[in-house]
Order: sequence, then structure tokens, then C-alpha cells
Amino acid sequence: MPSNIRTRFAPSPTGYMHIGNLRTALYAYLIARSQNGSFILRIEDTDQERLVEGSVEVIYRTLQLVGLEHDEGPDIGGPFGPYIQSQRKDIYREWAEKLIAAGGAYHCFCSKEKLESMRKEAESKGEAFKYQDPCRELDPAEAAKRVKSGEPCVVRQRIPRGGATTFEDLVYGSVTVENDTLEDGILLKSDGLPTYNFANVVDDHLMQISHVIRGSEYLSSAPKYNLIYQALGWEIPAYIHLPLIMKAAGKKLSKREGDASFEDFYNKGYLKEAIINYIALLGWNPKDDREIFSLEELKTIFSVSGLSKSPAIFDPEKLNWMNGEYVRRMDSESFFRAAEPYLKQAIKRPDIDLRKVAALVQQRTVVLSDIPGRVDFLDQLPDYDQSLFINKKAKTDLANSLEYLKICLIELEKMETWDHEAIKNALFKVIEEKGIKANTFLTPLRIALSGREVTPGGATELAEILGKEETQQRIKNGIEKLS
RNA sequence: GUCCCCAUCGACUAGCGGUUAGGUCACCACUCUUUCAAGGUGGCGGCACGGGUUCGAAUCCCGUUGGGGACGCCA
Repeated sequence: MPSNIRTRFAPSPTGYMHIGNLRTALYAYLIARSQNGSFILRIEDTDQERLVEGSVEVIYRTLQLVGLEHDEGPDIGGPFGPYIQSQRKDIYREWAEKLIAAGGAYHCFCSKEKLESMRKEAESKGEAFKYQDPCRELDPAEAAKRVKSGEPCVVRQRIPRGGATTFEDLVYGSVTVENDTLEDGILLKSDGLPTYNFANVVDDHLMQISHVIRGSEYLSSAPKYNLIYQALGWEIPAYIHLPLIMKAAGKKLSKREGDASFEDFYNKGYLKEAIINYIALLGWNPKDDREIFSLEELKTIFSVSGLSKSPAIFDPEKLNWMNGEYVRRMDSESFFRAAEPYLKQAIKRPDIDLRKVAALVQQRTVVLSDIPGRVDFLDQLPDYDQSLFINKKAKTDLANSLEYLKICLIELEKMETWDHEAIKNALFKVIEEKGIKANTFLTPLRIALSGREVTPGGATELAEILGKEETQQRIKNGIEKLS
């Protein structure tokens, strides 16, 4: 049985899913789900100029992918539709008229150009632009006549002169703003569509949203919305403003730099679970020391009391750590499926068992996209310098490397069955007999097999994957290099 | 410029009048180890500043400074 908690995610279709937006959606979803409430999706497309083709699909796809399923929305309907603002034009018009009648708004006939130039002038003087609109004092009957005659106009909110407006926020507490610092903002544009300032109030009320969850950039304009609720005699919803997510050095996450959208991260090979987990913890804490949470767990433990007030800096390092944590916890089959495309990017040879490669690379993978660069040497031995054989820690030099490679060649030649156990036994027998460190004996082999200083897996694992023939070939190649 | 909000290690944060200020990431060291990771152990590192209030302040109040946000016919 759903409770009467209703939250909404109301993105505007601008083409991609900003990571901060996704977090807002997550929190709205979690607040609803943690209290058995409903989660509604509403599309705020009242700015016709900013519309981007295909954006709405991006929104659906992303929400579905990460598992934030909504109970009502444009695609699935619901009792309070339509859920796309551009389809609600008449509703806003109707309420705007009522608001005007209630004295909370008025028609304004000032031209866009005039306002523009006045604003610019104020700006150049370094002053704050605050428009004293003469239309505010127009006789309502006179104004109505001009509207009827077809004169272009907008509807502006009538902010009361003097006094102050206070609103309560569940994370920021009580916020009071002097009315005189508020502007008579535009509610209905000349194209008849509402601005955010009006549409969000009307829709949140009509859709019976109990908790308005949004970024803190709306904090200072929230009093204006309360004034509208009051003028219309509507009940004011609970507000939950969220601290913003920022980039290091106080910069915003930007689309241009590829660090702002969910897609950016997803395409780079971050797991959706890790992204969700990470952003859940940016500005919220569960009051214990755990950090790894599935969406299911979050649904049960999420609480508004854990939200913080200060802006949080998005730390790619910690996301990396968390992604690695998720990668390591995957079962081998899921990891293989996730890694397969990346493995295939680097490995074309059909004789290489990609499952074995995946097993080797799983524990070392932070982001899926760094897989190809780690395994490409398996496909083709890179050209490498003989100096790689000189390793202080392994105590190898050109001379003993050559010696050990020759022994490896002889020992491996004798092998009948080519599997990891057998290879390991054969080589460790030599190590024991010679009484040297495994590292010393195996490093030259590993270098010869990979042409790399560091590799996923040791010499014996690489040998197994490469197969007997290729292994021998690469050892010979190494011997040649050292002779 | 005006208004609003915020302020604990480099980052995310716990703390809500009495704590050796805790955890995680990053960093460093050691350890494990057939390289590198991962794992294990330890370490580095913080209450922005100045005034109050109080027997006692990271915690409450004021100011300063710093940061963020808003001031669009954008959301």
C-alpha cells in the first residue's frame, strides 16, 4: 500500500544526464522508496529554445539502466498527467488567471528589448538590476482589455512590498528572505508557456508532491514559490534542498570536460552500481562506517537526516576505488561478460582464451576501459628493449636472464600437457634445485613473454594463456635479444 | 554589487557542551607475493580566524575571512 509520500524528478531535456541531476533523482527516488511512497517523473520542457532531440529518451534510458523506476510519468501515465509540461499549457494559463485574480500576479506589457538594454546598462555600472515595472500598477480592467486586444504580454508575480518570507527546509532549516530583495519574476512567457518559477509550483501542487527535492541553487528563490502557494491558498510541500556537487578548485562539473554526465562515466567503463553508490555518498552518510551499498540496501536505510548542507567535491579517485571494489566483487562470469568487449578490442587472436585473461585481469581492473592496454601484449609481442631484463629487485641481469630463459626453453619443451599446474610444477622444480628466488628465475621469462615491465599475472599464467608454441617462440625471441 | 546558504584532515564525512576528534579515498612505510595490483599492518594529516557564553567548546552566539548559490520571457 503506497503511503502519501510523493516525490518527483523533474529534469529538463537538455541532451544528457548530469551527474548532479542523477543524484537528485536518486535521492528523490530513495526518499519515496524508503517510506513506501511514489516516485514521479515529469519532463520540464517549457524552454522551447533549449530542447534537444532525443533527450527524453536519454532520461528514460538512464533511469531504467540504473534502476530508478518511476511510478508515474509520460511513458507510463498516471492519474495526474500529462507529465510533460509543454502539454499542460492550458493548466498553467488557467492558474495564472486565478493568481492574477487573487492579486498574486499581473500582466506586463514591457518589451523584452527594453528590459534587456536596461539590464545591460545596470550591469555596466556594476549595479544590481531591479526592475520597477510600471505595469504592476496598471488598472486590472485596463490590462485585461489590452490582453484581449492581442497585445503581447507576460504574467509577472506580484511580490508584496515590504515584509519577509520564511520557509522551512528539511536540510537547511528555516530560511528568511526580505521580500524587497525578491523580483517580480515572469511566470508566463509571451509564448504562453510558463517559466520554471510557475510551472514547478503548479505541477508540484497538482501532482500532489509531498516532498520537493532539488538542488540548492533554488534555495534563494524558494520564498517566491511559497508566496505563490500562499496566494493560491495551497498547502506548502516539504522542501529538501540538496548541496551541489562540484569539481575540485570550486569549479562546476562540465560537460565539455567529460566529467559531468552519467554517460561519460558509463562509457569509460565505470559500473552503474559503483556510480550510484558513489554519488549516493556525496552529500549523504548512513551514520555508520559502511560505504558499499546496493540500490536495494539504500532503499531501506536512506534517511533525510543524513544529508549534509555543504557542497561536495566530486572526487574521481574515490570513484575509481569504489569501481574497483565493485569489479572485484563481481563473479567471474559477470566480469567476463562486462570485460569481453574490452578484451576483444585488444586481443584478436582466436587461440587465446579470453576467460582466462579475464580471470587474470579482474582483480587489477579499476575501470573497464583500462583493460585493453593491460592485455594487448598477449595478442602481439611488443618491441621491447633488452634493458627490461635488468631488474634490481628481482636480481636479474642480462647474463642470468639469458641463462634462465634457456633453461625455461628446455624445461617447457619437455612438457606434454600444457596447463598452469604443470607449467608451475616444472619451473618451480628448477627453482628449488637451483636454490634461487622464484622472482629471479621467473622475471626473465615474464619479460620475454610480455615485453612489459608489469603484467597482469605472473610468468606461468602468461605462458599458459599464450600456449606452448607462442611461449617458446617468445622465449627464443628473448634469447636472441640477449645473445 | 545585493541577497541566501555553507565552513572538521588534500577529498568524502562521523561528531550535535566533557572524545587520545573516528572512518573511507589519496599519500607514505612495512608486509604478503613469480611483476603489478589486491590483501594485511602501521603512519602522515583536520576543527578557517577573532571575540563572546560556559566550570568546560569542533559542538551555542556574534563578527571576519573563505567557498557556493541566486539576481534571465533558463531550469
